[in-house]
Amino acid sequence: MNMEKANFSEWYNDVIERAELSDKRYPIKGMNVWRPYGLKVIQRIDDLIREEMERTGHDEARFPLLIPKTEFAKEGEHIKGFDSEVYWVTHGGLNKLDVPMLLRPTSETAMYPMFSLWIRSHTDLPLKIFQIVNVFRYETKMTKSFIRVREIHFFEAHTAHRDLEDAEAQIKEDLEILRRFATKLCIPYLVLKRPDWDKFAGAYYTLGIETLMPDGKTMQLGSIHQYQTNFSVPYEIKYEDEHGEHRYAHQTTYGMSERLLGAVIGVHGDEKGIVFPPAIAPYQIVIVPILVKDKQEMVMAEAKQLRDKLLGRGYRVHLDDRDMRPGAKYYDWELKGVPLRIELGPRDIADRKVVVVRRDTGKKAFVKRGVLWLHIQENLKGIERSLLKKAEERIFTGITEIGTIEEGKGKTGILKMHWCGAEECAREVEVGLEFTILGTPYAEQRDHGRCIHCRKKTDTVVFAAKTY
RNA sequence: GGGCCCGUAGGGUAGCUUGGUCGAUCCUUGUGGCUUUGGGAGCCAUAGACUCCAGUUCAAAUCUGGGCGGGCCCA
Repeated sequence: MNMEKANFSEWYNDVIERAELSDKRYPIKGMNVWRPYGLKVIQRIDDLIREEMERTGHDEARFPLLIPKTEFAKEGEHIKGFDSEVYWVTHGGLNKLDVPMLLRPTSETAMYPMFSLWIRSHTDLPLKIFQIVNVFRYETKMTKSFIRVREIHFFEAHTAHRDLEDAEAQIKEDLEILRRFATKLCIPYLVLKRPDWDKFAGAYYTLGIETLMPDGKTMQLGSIHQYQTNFSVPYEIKYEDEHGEHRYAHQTTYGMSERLLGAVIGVHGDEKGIVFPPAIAPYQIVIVPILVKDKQEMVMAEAKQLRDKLLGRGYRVHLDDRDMRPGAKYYDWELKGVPLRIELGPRDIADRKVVVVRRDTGKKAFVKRGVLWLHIQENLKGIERSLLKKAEERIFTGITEIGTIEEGKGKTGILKMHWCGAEECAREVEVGLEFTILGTPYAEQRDHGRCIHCRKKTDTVVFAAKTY
């Protein structure tokens, strides 16, 4: 397989199909079938999100798929941002519905009428709810597995707070969740505050979470929004404070999707296929028995014993007992990204050892059974560390600082530049370089310079890239 | 949303220009069997396709139009 930048797209489509993650032959565009192996991975990712939500006091809920048009229409900016990409349900059986319903493109308008009923007192706040469901967006025709789909596997956390300060603290917590979570996925990222013209429909401000794909384009992995009272006013989410005053809640949201999986595949993959970080690999270890004539039963019995011991230690293990040559199995599991492979044959059994092979480096180790547990533990950790380190190096070397638009011409990856904050100057950059302005770093930083276009003095830097 | 390209077994393809030679090529895959297993084994037998609809024509995989699906570029 070819991992060259020019062929990344081909490699990506090919690897997803061959590793049996997803099948895009379902006859509706942008709605792909999750095959069992792919579903295992996304469920692992969901589990990691649930762990983080649990840790930070969010409760899981589930809201209906259908939203009445009347609720959807309450917030003006929101509906403007989405109405060109919603699927409508207009009939119930043969009867035309008086109030059409839509398939949720995101769940603000499903949740907030209920929030309005649930929140009455300041003691009901903060309210921290999340759900992991499918949402539907009639996206641009250029769909791509996990990256641009019309049925989206979506995580969305929605919070309500007594004031802006508490809502801002929530966003800090979201960033901490992101840091822990991305470390397990071994995905480096940038958090950028979107320019005003590019924020989420209805948001006060939007933070985009960006990573860099091997073809030099950035991909948005998720977003965090500060709504202030933009939704609580139309949806009447009010509470009574300690003094008997009625106040509107301040709200935030945090959303991510199966793009996380797309990023893992793209960022870590190599010419052999996928490389899964141990935290999300459906199987962390695969055992390939070497079945030589006359010793098959003995080897299988040993292999099963080893599998059970590993399962007992909490690893996700698969014993590959298919009737194939070992070499064919090696290729298959390398394609599917299993972090560690254990080979077990008659010679190993005689020597009380096994062969352990790392997916990321391909390095083979002959490991005595006595130290096997330690070896596995250390190597799974080692894979996680080295995947993250390699990916970080690539994203940082992918950032180029430029002083003039001219300087950016022909560059790939992420461009960093000073910017005065005027939309006009940003547009000049977008048109001149055919890049998209991603936004300014969320973390405050003072960095004196001059605007790339109008040359005005400024402390603000902005990032731009070609995007997914 | 605008533009360009594409659609032949599960996957990849030949054939399409110039309609008839197609009862459709090759590789891979599936199934049954024999044999083998420390990096994609081999042999025998067998299965499987012209995206859909309409049109042109004596005749359509091949030409025309549309639908559906796919890929890429631009917004």
